[in-house]
Amino acid sequence: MAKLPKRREDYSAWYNELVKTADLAENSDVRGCMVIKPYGFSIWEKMQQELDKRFKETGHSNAYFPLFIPKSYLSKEASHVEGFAKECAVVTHYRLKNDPNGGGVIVDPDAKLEEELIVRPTSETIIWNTYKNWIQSYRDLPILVNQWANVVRWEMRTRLFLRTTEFLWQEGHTAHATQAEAEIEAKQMLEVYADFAENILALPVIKGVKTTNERFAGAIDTYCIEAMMQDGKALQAGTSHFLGQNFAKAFDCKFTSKENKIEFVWGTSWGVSTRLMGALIMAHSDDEGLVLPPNLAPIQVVIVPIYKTEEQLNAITEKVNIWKSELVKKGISVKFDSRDTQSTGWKFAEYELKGVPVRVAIGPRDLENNTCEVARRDTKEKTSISADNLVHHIEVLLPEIQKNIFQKAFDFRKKQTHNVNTWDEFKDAITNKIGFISAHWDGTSETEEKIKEATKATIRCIPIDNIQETGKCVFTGNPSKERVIFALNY
RNA sequence: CGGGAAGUAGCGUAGUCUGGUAUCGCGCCAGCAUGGGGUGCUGGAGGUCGUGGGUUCGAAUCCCGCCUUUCCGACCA
Repeated sequence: MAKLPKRREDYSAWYNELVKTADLAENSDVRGCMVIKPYGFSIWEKMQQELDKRFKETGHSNAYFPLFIPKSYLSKEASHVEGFAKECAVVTHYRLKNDPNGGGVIVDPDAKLEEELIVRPTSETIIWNTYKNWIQSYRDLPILVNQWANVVRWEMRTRLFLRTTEFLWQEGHTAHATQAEAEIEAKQMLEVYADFAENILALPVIKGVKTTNERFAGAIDTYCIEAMMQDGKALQAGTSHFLGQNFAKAFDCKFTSKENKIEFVWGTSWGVSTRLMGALIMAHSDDEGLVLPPNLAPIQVVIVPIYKTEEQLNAITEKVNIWKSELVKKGISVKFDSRDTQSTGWKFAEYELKGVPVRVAIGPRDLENNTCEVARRDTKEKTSISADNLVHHIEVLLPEIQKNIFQKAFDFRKKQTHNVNTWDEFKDAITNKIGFISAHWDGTSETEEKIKEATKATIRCIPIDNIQETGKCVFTGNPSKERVIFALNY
């Protein structure tokens, strides 16, 4: 198997190769679309499970809305259409026929759709058009719905997981009777995402609000969680939007309040996508391959036997079976890889590449001494422990690995977050350092644009729990009351 | 969508300038040895040279179109 490129030498190539060699995904024959392979998908499924559990706990139900959206719906909300029109796939016909000239199948010109359909880039429009029919009274509210779906955004430049033409995600869409309730919902889901990111993905995130420039097309406020990758670039890992009454107005979605007044419904939407796979990879993995946090690893522990004879394997298997059943009882996923088609060293390298958090090796010498060798993926430490103690050891070790992976990412982010106060310092940081820049900003889109033009850095977010401190905008010198996070981003 | 680079066996590549159907490594298959970090030796299988046209007696090689990947821009979760 080919060695991975080194992160330091070519971060981009390292990422691309890792995604493929670790069996996560590959390019398909359709431009910009990927095949998510079984191992990659099993990680995505773990993400889904954890998120879905949290959505249910916060009162949401899953539903499903169509893939196709009538073209006219998109244009009902002005800024929404502006944001998405340029990247929509459009269905114009519903039938093929044999080419009379013998060139295979062609689009049947007689099967033109009266109204063209777009493939959803997101579902606000069709959902609000549906909600309109569901809501008459304040008694019908709130509606708390989520859907797991695929969406299509016709991107010019794609990368596996980070930006693909078709991607998988969840989109929550809620409807509320009051502004306050909708705002609380949007913030609540941001908290859910942050909790998931930090505790499951082991990914430290900054919770923040987007500037006007970066806001979702159609939202009043866009909240986000931003994470730092190992190359110092920012990656938006999740967003939650307070939509105000924008979509309700666009789709005439009204209700009668307790006070017998007719009012527009307040809305939110929130989503995370398969992009999280990219975040996971780029935040933790190393030159040997994937590093998966235990809470997300499809296989948490792999046991590799070392043996020559059948008797040895039998003796090992007997021991391993006891371990396995005890570990499974504790909810730990274990794989015993006793294949004799691959060598021991090959297996070691393979499970490192795939990011399995803990590897246990047991051979004849261990059988004699009643020991086994435990290796952790995050630190590559190997220790020999008593075989009787293995189950307990792993039980303690997994959370420790989880914590360590988070801490490592946290320390890195801290080290690579630079407080700057002058434009010279800003330019120096953006060219000579990597990471986040925390700086004062005068609050105008104009300044943000100019900084972007000069440095390519954009405001990733205004942190929610920001310390209020007076200062001067790093670009214009105008007064500012808090620092914002600038960075290059994915 | 604009500019650069690339596409040869499952993967990575040589050959392209100077036209004569293809090199090497990994992987795959068989056998023997090996087995506590990608094991060694021997033998073997596997190729519409991305694709469609053109030039030529003859094209991986020269010319044109298209597709895909990649990097840089514009756009974006």
